Amino acid sequence: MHQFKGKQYPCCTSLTMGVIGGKWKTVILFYLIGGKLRYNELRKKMGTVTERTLSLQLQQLQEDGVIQREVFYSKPPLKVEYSLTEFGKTLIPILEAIAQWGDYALENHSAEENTQ
Amino acid sequence: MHQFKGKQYPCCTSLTMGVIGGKWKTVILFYLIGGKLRYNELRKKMGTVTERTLSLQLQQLQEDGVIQREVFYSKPPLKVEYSLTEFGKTLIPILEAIAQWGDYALENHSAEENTQ
DNA sequence: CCGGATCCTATTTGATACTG
DNA sequence: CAGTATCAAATAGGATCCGG
Repeated sequence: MHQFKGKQYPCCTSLTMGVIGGKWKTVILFYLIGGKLRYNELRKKMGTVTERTLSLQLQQLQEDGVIQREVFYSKPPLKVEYSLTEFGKTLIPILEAIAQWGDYALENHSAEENTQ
Repeated sequence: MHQFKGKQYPCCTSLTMGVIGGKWKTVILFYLIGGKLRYNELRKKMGTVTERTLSLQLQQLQEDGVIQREVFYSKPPLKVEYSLTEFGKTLIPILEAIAQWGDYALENHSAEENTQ
């Protein structure tokens, strides 16, 4: 049994999944590989996500220390940018492997029926 | 929007997560890298998982074609073995990366407080 | 030994409206 | 622009018992 950021995990794989699991976290992280993004930029890229859900997932990613939030108070149109932390960048190989496997599965096994 | 095995995914990363996501799937898959395992062998290795949950996750992994189930009817003590399919074996690099990152996070960032 | 069936709880996600 | 609040729905996961 392992502990990370106050949560318990039965296995080192589930620890990682606790950080990147959930419906949207890998999607957010994958977009952030390309650099900083604002809240609304993320939202538009992600299409069907709701404000609340995006907000929650961003908070959790911050709590686990893989993304950071920068606020620019310059002028009334508030500006907030999200980006990977150095720690978060160590996830990039995994994220890319996950994206590649998704593509691979689509190309090679999408049409198969469950007939085995 | 992508489709795989009858389910919809907004991104190729979420497709992969749909297959390996959930609290126990990576744990199951990770143990199966080492070879075939019986239901009870898995259960013992996994400690806190309940019968129902293990059963469900195994079914879902089968439906997605990444593991296979072999039944040996030889004698009343039923014997069922689970193992990775060829398709499932393409997940091994991801699973090992996930396990390694979990270890890495434990060693390097476990003690940190959320004080950023 | 291997799970299916049933019931229940907890967590996650979504819809919608509203605010500094 | 970048969220938060509130409510409801969906999903995941657990406890327990039972049967082939």
